[in-house]
Amino acid sequence: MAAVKKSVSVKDVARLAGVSEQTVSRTVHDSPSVRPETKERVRAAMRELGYRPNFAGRSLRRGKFKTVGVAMFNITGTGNLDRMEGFAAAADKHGYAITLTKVDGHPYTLESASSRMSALPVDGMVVIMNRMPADFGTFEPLPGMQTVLVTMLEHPLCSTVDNDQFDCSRQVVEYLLGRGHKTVHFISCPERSLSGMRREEGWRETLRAHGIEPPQLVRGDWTAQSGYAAGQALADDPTCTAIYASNDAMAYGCIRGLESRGKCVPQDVSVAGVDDSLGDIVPDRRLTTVRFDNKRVGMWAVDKIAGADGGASGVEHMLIPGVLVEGDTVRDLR
Amino acid sequence: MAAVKKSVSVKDVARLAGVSEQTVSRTVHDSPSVRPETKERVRAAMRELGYRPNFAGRSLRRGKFKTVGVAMFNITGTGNLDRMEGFAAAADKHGYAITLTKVDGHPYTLESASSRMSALPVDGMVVIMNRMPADFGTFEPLPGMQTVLVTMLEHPLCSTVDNDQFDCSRQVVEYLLGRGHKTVHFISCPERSLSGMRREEGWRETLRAHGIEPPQLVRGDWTAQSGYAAGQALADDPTCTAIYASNDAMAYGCIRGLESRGKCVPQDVSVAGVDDSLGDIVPDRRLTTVRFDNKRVGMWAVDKIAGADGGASGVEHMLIPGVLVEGDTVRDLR
DNA sequence: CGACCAAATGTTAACGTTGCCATTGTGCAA
DNA sequence: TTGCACAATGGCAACGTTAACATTTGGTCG
Repeated sequence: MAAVKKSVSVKDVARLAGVSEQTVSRTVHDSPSVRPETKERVRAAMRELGYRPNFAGRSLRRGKFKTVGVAMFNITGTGNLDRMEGFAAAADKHGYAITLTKVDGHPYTLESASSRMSALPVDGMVVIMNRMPADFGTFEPLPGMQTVLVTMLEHPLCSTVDNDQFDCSRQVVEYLLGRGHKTVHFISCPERSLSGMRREEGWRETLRAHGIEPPQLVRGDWTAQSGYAAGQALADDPTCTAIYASNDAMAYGCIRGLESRGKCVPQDVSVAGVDDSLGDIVPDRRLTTVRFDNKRVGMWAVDKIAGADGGASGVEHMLIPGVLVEGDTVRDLR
Repeated sequence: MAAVKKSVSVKDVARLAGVSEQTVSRTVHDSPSVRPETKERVRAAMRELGYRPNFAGRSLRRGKFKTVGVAMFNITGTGNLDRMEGFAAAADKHGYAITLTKVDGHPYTLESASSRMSALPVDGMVVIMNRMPADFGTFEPLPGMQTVLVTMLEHPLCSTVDNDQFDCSRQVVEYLLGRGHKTVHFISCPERSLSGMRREEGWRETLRAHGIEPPQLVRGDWTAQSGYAAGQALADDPTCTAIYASNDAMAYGCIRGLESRGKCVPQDVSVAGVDDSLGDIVPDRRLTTVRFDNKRVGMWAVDKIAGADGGASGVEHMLIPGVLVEGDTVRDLR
């Protein structure tokens, strides 16, 4: 056995099988215009030589990579794993692959994500935005590179997709009002969070739409500790029968804070969260919360790019609603 | 302004700048043998035309993709996000990109991951194993495709890397014994989990190494509920002063179970977990646990491939130790 | 029996980049 | 002035694949 050749090409297979390179190519693509016995001979040669099609040659010829790039400023972040599941699932469906890139967030601009991607073998790109990039208003996607942003903000030149943060608050508030509560108190989050602010708007506007003036909110910082403090603070307020916390950690913290002041959940006070991030971690509660469909968000983004497949497709904006999950932390007062 | 050309190549830039294609290429790579003013002229032409180097042409010429493929049977899974952070960080360091692929787990074989990758533009691949593939013993990596498995099992032909599950149990048990506890009770996990079984071995063997016969273990199922039940069961055992749970959800459940039987943690019973997965979710406890360095696991895997960079590198096996994080759930009896 | 058609296969060229070698220009020592 | 070294640039070919067109073969029909 001679030394292993660097790489096996169609030429080698063609020679061994005694056919032309074109016939090998046709066999690879299972073209109907190759006789079955010829195909078999070619396949045998491919097996013997260990032939694998070369991606670079193929892409060069086709001018397509069948790959979607994903640019992230932070890999770690709630929901990113589910989003990736969505990316991968949609890519799979279209025969695409996903190329993942971490973008340095200094400066935090769409331009830096875009230029990072420009030299990679991708047909389109998805950018996961965690906060407001400095050039959001002025950014122009690379020509020929379909760009989808994962954000709730609408962009004039790029399609966008994200969870519907406003609607999730609407669902929670209406659910609580529907259970007979006269108002809904709110534990919010730091003001720099885009999605958190949107949740706050949803809470406020839904209450107003029902003719209720929103009570004073309690500002938290996403942690259970801040929820704990908020729960203690709200425990003595007789008008407070229902609390909506801007994430599950604060909601759970709030429950424990209420309990530390002798209040029972849900007998005395009802509590709901957003996130569905508690999972199996808490043994004694099934929190009423909103489950976001991050997988669908990811799928939508990749579908938009891989589905268009060359044919230009217009700019679209999509908000994916979450689903309210009933637990045992809300009391029905009716 | 004429219609946009499909794609701008060195040829177009060369024509506009009035130089040869080769000089354009040299400018792209910032070769010292091009006069500064020529470079500037070429760069101006590139800017004007919006030139971006074509990845396919480049890879075809070079025979390298500068990309590492990551094959996952399940995208969702504890620690995967941190691992990806590690993949991306190491890839970045070497100027590589990451291509992510979800592999259908039917059948659950390394072969299916390998063949999925074979047509993608990657120089090497990482497979994240969640359980035992059917062909683990017989699998041979593709020739020329360096393959790294993320698993605690050692493979004769592929390098492997994972968290050191045995060592984490050793750390916890010795920490508890060092605090004066006479023995350590254990809440285990379903028997099909490789890593869980290894944790169990670590617990058992470390106790024996200290001349202690391991007490009867309580089998859990990873959920806080099972930990809760285990806590209640162990509450009446007077010999039980320290409990080690195979993950944090069960540890927290166990604490709540003990409390439901009137036991206080850590005054009456000490509890430790593994995972560091509780994070900010629980307001009233800082659990003593082991934090795994999944980012380092990911970095090691990609370093192994991107670092070798063509030069063949031998098969290596790496276990990355976790770090014990002291919380407030363990009492010092000394 | 020749014309014609379809099926099966072959030939050529091009995708964009860059390594290798050739060529031209420039300054300096002999 | 000639010869020579070196800097700067150009020409050519090849990487592996496949679209488009060309050719061959075998068979059918008038």
